[in-house]
Amino acid sequence: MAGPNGPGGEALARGDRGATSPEANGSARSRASMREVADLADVAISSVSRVLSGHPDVSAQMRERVLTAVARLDYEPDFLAQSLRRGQTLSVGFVLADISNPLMADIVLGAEAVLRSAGYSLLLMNSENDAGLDAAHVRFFQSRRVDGMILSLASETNVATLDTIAQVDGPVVVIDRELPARFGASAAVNDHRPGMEAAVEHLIDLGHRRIALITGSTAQLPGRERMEAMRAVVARRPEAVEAVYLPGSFSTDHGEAAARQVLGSDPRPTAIIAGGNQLLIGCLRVMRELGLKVARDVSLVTCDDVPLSELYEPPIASIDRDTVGLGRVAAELLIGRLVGGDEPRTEVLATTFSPRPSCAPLPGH
Amino acid sequence: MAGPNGPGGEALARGDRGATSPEANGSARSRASMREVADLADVAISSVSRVLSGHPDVSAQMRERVLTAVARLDYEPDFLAQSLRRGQTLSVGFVLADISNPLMADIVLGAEAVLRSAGYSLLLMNSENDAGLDAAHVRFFQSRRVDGMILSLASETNVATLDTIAQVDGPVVVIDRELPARFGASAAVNDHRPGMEAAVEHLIDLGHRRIALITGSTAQLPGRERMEAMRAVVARRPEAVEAVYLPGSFSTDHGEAAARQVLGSDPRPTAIIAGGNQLLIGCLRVMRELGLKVARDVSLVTCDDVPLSELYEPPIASIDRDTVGLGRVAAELLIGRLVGGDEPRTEVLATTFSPRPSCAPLPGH
DNA sequence: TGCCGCGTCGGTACCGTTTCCAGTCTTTGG
DNA sequence: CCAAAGACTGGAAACGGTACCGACGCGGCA
Repeated sequence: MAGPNGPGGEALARGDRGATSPEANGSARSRASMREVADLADVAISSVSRVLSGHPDVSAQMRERVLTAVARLDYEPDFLAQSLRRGQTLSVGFVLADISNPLMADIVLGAEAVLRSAGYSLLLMNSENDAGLDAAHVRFFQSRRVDGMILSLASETNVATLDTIAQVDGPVVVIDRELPARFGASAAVNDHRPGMEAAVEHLIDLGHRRIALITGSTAQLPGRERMEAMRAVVARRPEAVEAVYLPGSFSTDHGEAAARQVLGSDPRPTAIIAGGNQLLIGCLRVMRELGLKVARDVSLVTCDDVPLSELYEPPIASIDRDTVGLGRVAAELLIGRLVGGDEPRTEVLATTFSPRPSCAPLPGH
Repeated sequence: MAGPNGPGGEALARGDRGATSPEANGSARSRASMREVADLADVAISSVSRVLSGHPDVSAQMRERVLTAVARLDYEPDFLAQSLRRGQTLSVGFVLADISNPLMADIVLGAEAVLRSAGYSLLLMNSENDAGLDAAHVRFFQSRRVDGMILSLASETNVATLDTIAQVDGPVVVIDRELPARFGASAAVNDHRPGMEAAVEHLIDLGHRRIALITGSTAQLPGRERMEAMRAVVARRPEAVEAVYLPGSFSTDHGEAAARQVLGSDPRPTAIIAGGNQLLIGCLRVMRELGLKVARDVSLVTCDDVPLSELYEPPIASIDRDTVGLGRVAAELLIGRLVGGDEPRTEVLATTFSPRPSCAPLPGH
């Protein structure tokens, strides 16, 4: 456990004393404190505070004097001191598994807009899909006294992470994850089933009978739910569909490995569903390497619409959701608990399937 | 000048709670303070502080007592109070123009890794390409007392932003932007010229004589430098090359608009250089809409390698740079000034051109 | 005239740490 | 044996604000 001392703490060289050094020359442009404003305006500190915080008990004359002093000194209140005293920081921490995923970026975008308009600001930490960092970041935010947290965890099952979350004392909102009720967390989740079910139905309708699902970790809701949905469809359809499931992680590496494995098997599946944009990338790399063409050789569906799926030739069918909206909803859930005193609850957003030419009918259909 | 109250200040709805409500129910286990640790261990607060900060003047017995009390109470120091007292927050603010741009995400990734390993953490704010938000975010970080800032500004020329930056008192590092020396900012920039020059030379070598450059705002270094580089090549080559420049913004919208304009002209250019991944997207949309095929109808070069350019059919030539490295260098520059007392300086990273099949030779070459 | 209430303002006790300073208790050197 | 030097420790003053509380002046009312 790294000591609380940061790097190079020795150079403090205070000096202190002197309190009100009367001959403070003008060029010593250290930032002004409320104390200095009060001195300049020749009023009490408390009056300065009252003026600045809009307290009703201030005369017009007092306001005037204080404000001119504030302007003269270019005074800006110290958020740290305010937070310490008020017990709130007006900031929320956002832990996300992978910032370089454009999906995440959209979620952040949506969340930030809502939070900012409520007067809160966002602190972001990236855990690089490392469950250990999840916990560390949560603790960090905790010691930073954020008013609440939004979490997009790398793993829902890591006990260290869960222990840490259990001790958080502000409201917590998880994104596209589910936590046992005892954590008292709100959740903004997608229902991944309808989109996935429609996609699988579509492929079966086109005549596909061997379908592979390359997806992420089952330690995360999306991974689990997508597999379940595909299983459900396969089970209820009368056609004899052979399904291959390749869960792993939401990385291009897993996409490549799984695609290589499944496309090298004999007979190989006639359709692949990639459960995320990173997986799609790995998949396409392998297909190019093997000289396989989307639609002609293998039909393809991906999760989440990104420029690559839209502009690929042929365009790639995708299971879509409103990511910006997901972030927005998460932020609203948090704000509700922060200022409205709402109870924790779960908000579910739909997913839909958009067929595109990457799904081709099989001969005879 | 926005008042000291943050945005949406009216919704404060204090209400207060009964200040120190003594009968806080047992389960409300508010976090422990150093004071409580001291009481439990029956020592002075200052001793607790000494133990926790690794001060040499502590007996083994004292350390023992304090640490067990810390463990029993699950005590964690309050970063706010520490920061207030120490005068440093161990955090740096990062203002970026657009978080949903994967390039930015990589830059953040690189910066965050370096900062974290130096004990600093990253606060991120997104200005959505709005120069007004740039300034607001910088002010926000300033009042949050961050130790330093990394800025990827929406505009280098916005006076309000520049005024604000001039008043920042910690070290500032700008990314891929240039600021007048009087700001005393460090900079991590790319030299966009070599990559762009190679690309233009390559196209000319292939026989192209009408080349369009769709790029972003000239209020940012990359936009400016790319145009200059292309102008330079066109000027020095003996071939009569007709160049069309379409600066605008780094958005898909501008990409579409510019592509539509230039591809609708007669005669249309035989090659297009898109100065960013968002511009590429707009460009490809329009080409598909018009039924034009990359390479066959129009040769294409893009700036910054993304999955789309790699996996597109045909693969799209790109002007590359090390974005993660750019972030890393920026962070190192900042750390150097923070703990090493370095002087502001500018670090330049190269760009290179990677030809790909999207650039086709013209008949007769 | 005396009292009360109201509009204002100053004083001050915090928030949770860090750090300087001044002790106390040993230990050690002369 | 006594003084000085350590080794530890407790007390208290900051850091920059917020908010409660009490004081003050003054007009209105009985």
